Amino acid sequence: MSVLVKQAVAEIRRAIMDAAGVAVADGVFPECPLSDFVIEVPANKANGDYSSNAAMMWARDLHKSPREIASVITERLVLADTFADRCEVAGPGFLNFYLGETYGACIVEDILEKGADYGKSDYGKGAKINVEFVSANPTGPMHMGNARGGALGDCLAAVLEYAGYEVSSEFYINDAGNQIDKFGLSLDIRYRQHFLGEDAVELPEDSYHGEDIKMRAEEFAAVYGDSYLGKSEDERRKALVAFALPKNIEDMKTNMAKYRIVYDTWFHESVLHNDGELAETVNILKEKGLTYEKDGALWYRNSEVLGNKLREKGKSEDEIARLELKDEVLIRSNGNPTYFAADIAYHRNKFARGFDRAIDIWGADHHGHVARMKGALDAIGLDGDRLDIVLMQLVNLKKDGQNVKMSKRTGKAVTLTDLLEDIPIDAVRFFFNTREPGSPIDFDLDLAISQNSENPVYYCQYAHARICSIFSKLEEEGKKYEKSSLKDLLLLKEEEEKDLIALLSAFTDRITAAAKNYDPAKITKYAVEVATAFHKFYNACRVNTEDAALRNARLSLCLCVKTVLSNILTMFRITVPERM
RNA sequence: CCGCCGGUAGCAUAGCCGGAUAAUGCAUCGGAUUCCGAUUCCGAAGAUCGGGGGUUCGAAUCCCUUCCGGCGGGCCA
Repeated sequence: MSVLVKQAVAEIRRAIMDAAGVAVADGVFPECPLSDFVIEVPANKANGDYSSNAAMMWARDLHKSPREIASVITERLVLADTFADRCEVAGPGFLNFYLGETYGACIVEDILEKGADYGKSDYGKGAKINVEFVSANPTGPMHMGNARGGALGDCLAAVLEYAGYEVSSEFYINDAGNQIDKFGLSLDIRYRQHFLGEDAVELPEDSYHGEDIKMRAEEFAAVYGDSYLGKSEDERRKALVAFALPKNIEDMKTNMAKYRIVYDTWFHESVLHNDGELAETVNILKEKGLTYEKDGALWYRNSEVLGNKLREKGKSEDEIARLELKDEVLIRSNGNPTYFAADIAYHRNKFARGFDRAIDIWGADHHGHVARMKGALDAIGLDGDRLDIVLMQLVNLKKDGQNVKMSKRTGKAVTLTDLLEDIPIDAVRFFFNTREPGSPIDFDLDLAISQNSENPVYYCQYAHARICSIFSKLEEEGKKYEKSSLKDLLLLKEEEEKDLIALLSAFTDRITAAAKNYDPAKITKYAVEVATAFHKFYNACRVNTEDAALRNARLSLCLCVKTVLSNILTMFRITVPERM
């Protein structure tokens, strides 16, 4: 909360508690512990600026009806020296507080004073938090799901930073393991097909079929010719991977940069394999007796770990049995570690780097991996609850109102590269953050490409541009803006002005709510609300008046709106236009 | 079969750690605008919150049950 809002709420809370104390002293209330209550902005502004459910929460504690408690409180309420003017009992027993006129003026002053810092808070207390997102396989092009993950992850990181966390963003590059072998195999087949003809070498079902693989193989052929045809399969595949993988990774970095995502860390999975961390991690599990060998593979006792965890939570044996928990392979019988083993080592590495928390953004299709990942962290002696997984629903691509099916096998998909070329990045970044992560998104290509768009990002940008024009127009007329005194700001008392100020005062709160829920969509919604409230205000209240005091007061309010919109757009790395 | 996520107006969504008249955008219909820039604003209509039970002073929200949709249950990632 902004300092002022925090103060206003704290004052009200103290006044309520003091009144309850007096009631006890008067012998009206019995002496007993009282339940916690909330003070919040009511949905309907007719119910005051702030509302408390204290009387209802206390009904059971005091064995009295909520309305009776509420009236006892209001009779003893002392509101002098608070921002609140009066308090009314309403409905089933709400205590509704109405703030005095100076409050709004103070908010405006506060916003103008904080400027680009308005909205920031120390909610996160500087805790170090790692946000990992996209982490696409470097074996092929990125797709729409990665686009959503990118917009979500980058904006979530920004929100957390605004809320006072020390944030580090990260991309995990799966440049080792099974899929790299498959990558080498696929490249190899395309390479040989290039010289021997498509019919000469069969492309297995279980390989990457995409055009991108063909393209890389041909690039390789252009450089090395057929010189690798005679070499061993192993040597040829290694050379192909060594050639193609860095190019793919470079492409991902280019695309992310184009998408305005700049990672703090690009973490290579291969590091874990090469420096022994993976083996170390597996050894920890071994030493704890949580592994066994079967069929030549090394298994992790996942069912035991998760089963025990559930028992602690009081689940019955029946319930646990029904889950059919399974153990997991760490080291395959061919000696290669699984993705899961690498992932445990990776998260161990993250926490060893000093992060208090780690957030992973995963596609919802990975949800089955969540419990065992957290359990494994517990098992190696870290607290799995320090890892939060944000599951993101996938993107349904639409064209002409029809679903466009994406297939990894045939390699036919709309890639992130296509998307970034066709659609304004402002729109994409905003759009993918208009729904909460758990809600699926239909992405209509035609609509998005047609740019005239109903995309609300334009609505917010327009409001900002409009404010800029107001200032320049008035300046042309010789009515240059001058900072208002607190007294002049009291002139802002129209309904639309008060609504707008109240909304602007909620900014910091909205940021912390978005941070708490890991949901940047709360902020895009808020931005639209602010733009709407501004347009209403501008429609109802004339800014260009001859009354300089009123004019400057209204311009001050415009400046506040501009500040908030600009802060949001900047935070989300969306263009902040002065004209459109 | 088991599990995870979702089901709210014609469409798309918010509200979900219990609270006041269920909110917003699009679409539909009607209206407004002597300040910047009509990419604006106002109003109307539109919802048995998937169905059924339960807990409670109070349920879209919590519990149980059931139906529908998406996803997962690999020595894939």
